[in-house]
Amino acid sequence: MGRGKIPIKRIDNVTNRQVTFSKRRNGLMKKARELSILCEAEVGLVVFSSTGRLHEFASSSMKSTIARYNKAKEEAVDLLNVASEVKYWQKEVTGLRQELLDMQKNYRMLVGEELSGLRFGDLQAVENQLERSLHSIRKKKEQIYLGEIEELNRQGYSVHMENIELQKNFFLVNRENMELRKKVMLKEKYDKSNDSNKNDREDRGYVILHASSGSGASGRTD
Amino acid sequence: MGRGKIPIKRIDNVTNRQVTFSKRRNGLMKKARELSILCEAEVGLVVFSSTGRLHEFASSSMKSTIARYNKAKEEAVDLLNVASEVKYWQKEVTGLRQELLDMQKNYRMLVGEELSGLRFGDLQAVENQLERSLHSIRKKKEQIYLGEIEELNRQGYSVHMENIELQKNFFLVNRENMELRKKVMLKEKYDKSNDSNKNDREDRGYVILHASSGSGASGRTD
DNA sequence: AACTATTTATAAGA
DNA sequence: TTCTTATAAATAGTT
Repeated sequence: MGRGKIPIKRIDNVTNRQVTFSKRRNGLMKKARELSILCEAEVGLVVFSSTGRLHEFASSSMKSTIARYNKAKEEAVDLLNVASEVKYWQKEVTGLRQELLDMQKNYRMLVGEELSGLRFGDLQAVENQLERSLHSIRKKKEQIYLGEIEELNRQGYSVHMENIELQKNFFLVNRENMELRKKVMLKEKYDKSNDSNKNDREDRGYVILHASSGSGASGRTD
Repeated sequence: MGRGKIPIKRIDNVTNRQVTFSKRRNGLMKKARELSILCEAEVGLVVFSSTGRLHEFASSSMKSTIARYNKAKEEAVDLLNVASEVKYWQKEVTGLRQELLDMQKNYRMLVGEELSGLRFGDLQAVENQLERSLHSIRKKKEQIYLGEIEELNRQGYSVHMENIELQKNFFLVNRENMELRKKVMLKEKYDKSNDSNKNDREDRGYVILHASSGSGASGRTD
């Protein structure tokens, strides 16, 4: 189509070739666009000149056209899939990192390194875990500890009971004391009225009770 | 270029459109090929018909042409780079999985679940580790226990002191009681000798002391 | 880059 | 579909 027919083979003359490239490239682009419009086709055209310059036409977008092409070709290497593959692995890494951190935390707790922020309840949980592994040792020690506390409680209670008993006895004796004193006083009075010169006066120094005192052992914490 | 000129817009007639698509598609391919040959260009052409059928032309290979296109576009998502990125994340995942497995193994060993494959030396190491763990955990528990014990001791001591005070008072009152009784007896004896028909005998029921009793809280462990 | 003679592509009809 | 063909469009060679 021109002044003369040319064979379809490489054009040797450089200038000629470049001019022809420019003309035909434009024609190709135009026809590609016309095809896409006339026939509702999705067209993607990529042309690299011999000098390496890129020219392209895409009826929609080159990216999606290439994606569609790859999908059609069932080549699993399409960019979107690859991107999602990367995302998949990244998610996997994130999950594993978290899992590892949790594990390390548990481990450190179990190894007794990270106990600072723990309350008694947390300690109990860790201890339970350890209990399962180191049954015998801890159980024995625990028994000793608990036994000691129990013993103390028991002792405290018995002393408390003893206190109460003592107070009761004290009260009884004291009351008897009072009665005796009264009796003595009456006798002395009688003696004085009967025989007023004979009188033995002794200082007694008996103790005054602080009656409601012994309650120290009642307010237990357990 | 034909019997008549047609406007560049969608061809409504379906048959007409399909025929035109076929003709123009061939023409486009032919021209694409001619361009690539005549001008030594790298050409890639992708066409999807409105029915979804794929047609393509590539002067070399579509894959390499797309790769060159992506590289030229400086989209860092070129296949090789993406592939290496995927490889990177996969390596990361593998490493983390291994780390996690090791951790879990250690953990299970520590928790006493996976002791089957261990030799005596390994068991010894685990045992030592557990002992160290237990030590730090128990230390903390011990502090709590000791606090409790101390508190109990404090309370027990105060009750004990009170007990001693009560015993002292009891002793004093009791002594006074004895003296008073003695005095009463003397008086009664005197009265009896002086006036033998008048005699009041009363049963007193006073308490006999168990003198060295209240020592329960003295045998402390601290 | 414009021109134009000629080739090529293709729209419409069969 | 394919062939035909009149005609539009593309373009090789020239200016």
